[in-house]
Amino acid sequence: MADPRTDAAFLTRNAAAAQPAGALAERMAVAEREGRPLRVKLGIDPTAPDVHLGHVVVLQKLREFQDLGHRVVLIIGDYTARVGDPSGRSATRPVLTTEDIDRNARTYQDQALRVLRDEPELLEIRRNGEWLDMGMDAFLTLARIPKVAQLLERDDFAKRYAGGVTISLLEFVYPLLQGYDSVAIEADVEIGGTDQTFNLYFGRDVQRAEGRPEQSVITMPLLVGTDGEKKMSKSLGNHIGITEPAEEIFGRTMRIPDELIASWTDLLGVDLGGAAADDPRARKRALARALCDRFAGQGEGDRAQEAFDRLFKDRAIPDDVAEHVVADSGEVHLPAVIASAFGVSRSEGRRAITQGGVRIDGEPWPQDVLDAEASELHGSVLQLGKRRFARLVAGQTA
RNA sequence: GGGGGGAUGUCCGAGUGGUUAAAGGAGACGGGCUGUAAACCCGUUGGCUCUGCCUACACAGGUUCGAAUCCUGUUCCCCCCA
Repeated sequence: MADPRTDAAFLTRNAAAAQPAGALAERMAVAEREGRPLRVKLGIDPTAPDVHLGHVVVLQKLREFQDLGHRVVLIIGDYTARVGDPSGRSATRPVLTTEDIDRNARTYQDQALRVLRDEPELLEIRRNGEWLDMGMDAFLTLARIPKVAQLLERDDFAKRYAGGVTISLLEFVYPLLQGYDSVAIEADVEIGGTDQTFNLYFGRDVQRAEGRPEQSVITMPLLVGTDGEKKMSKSLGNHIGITEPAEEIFGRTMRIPDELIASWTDLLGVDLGGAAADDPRARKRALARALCDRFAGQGEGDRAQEAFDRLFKDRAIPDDVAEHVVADSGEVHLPAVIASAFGVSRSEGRRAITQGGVRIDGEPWPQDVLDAEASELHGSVLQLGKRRFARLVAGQTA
């Protein structure tokens, strides 16, 4: 094994923070002395099963640890999910059933394994219900550890408290439970996004209180989403899922602001080298190709790029358009067709027509015509805006 | 336990009896320009069988010719005191 300091420097090169200073190299040295790999922890929430590029940042970091022979311990927060997190103003999150959790956990594992290596000595998957399903005595002992003042200093709590936004006691308990996970699995290192900073450090407090060695904490910058502003998250709709089709990954990547290219390549572990350093468009295309190859399959990048160019350079209609059934005869109401084909309201469809945003076979549809003869539409491609297409076929509509 | 304040469209946020589907902003969407980038310009943004109709300002009921606006009850949230 290489010099711990060299490895540590490599692993923390693109991290937001790796603290305390020298802790990672120290944990590595200890592990090596004990003749074992590092135990690198990542806790995941089994509420949102689909993995997107934002998750990949952290998974990629774990993968780098695996590549150096270390062991990743993935903790599925089945217990905490069952409790139900009431954070935020919206109604209490529905409590997940065991079946939901199992299904989500399985989906997550399947997807995470597109980044992680699935080898028994490099990957261990645990559920925190194994140890969190404890007695009241044990819990109360744990509950001595966090101090209210300390919790309130935490940035998001402080802001919410000052802003008059509810904080439930359960949210205060969360860091404690997460910290106890570190004790239970004997974590040497814990990885998370910068939004997890407090919880990760708090894990050290719990470990110390339990008389265990304290973990090294590595926080990764949050990947900015396709909107170019906020962190990537499914609820903000600015995410790219790693199971999406290549066309989608390519297209959505092309929509990111140029300023994001550097951080995306850095955090997602995409090596573009110095190619076209001064041509943002070419670099973005290279990034998009790389992401397609990686998540949709080797060769998908080139294929998606060709499809993309046909669509936007040549303004051609894509060749793999989904079919949509319309009545086989009589008059059809176009807004209704648009609504059912693209999942928008009829009013939206009507507005799109009025504004000249609807095309049939590439030809603009007249803005003042709302109905059409069904037979004239059969076999045609209906287009809404620039990038939504449906091939209309005759058939029985429900 | 007591007192006070609040709940408006996707979000923020005006509006305290009548031209209010509800100002303004953000976001989103459509069009133009373009590199499905940025910037900029124009338009739209509850639903529908659309010169009109229906549903909407936490929930339920009431007052009134007429309510998001007034009254009563309920739920949830915030603040202060204990």
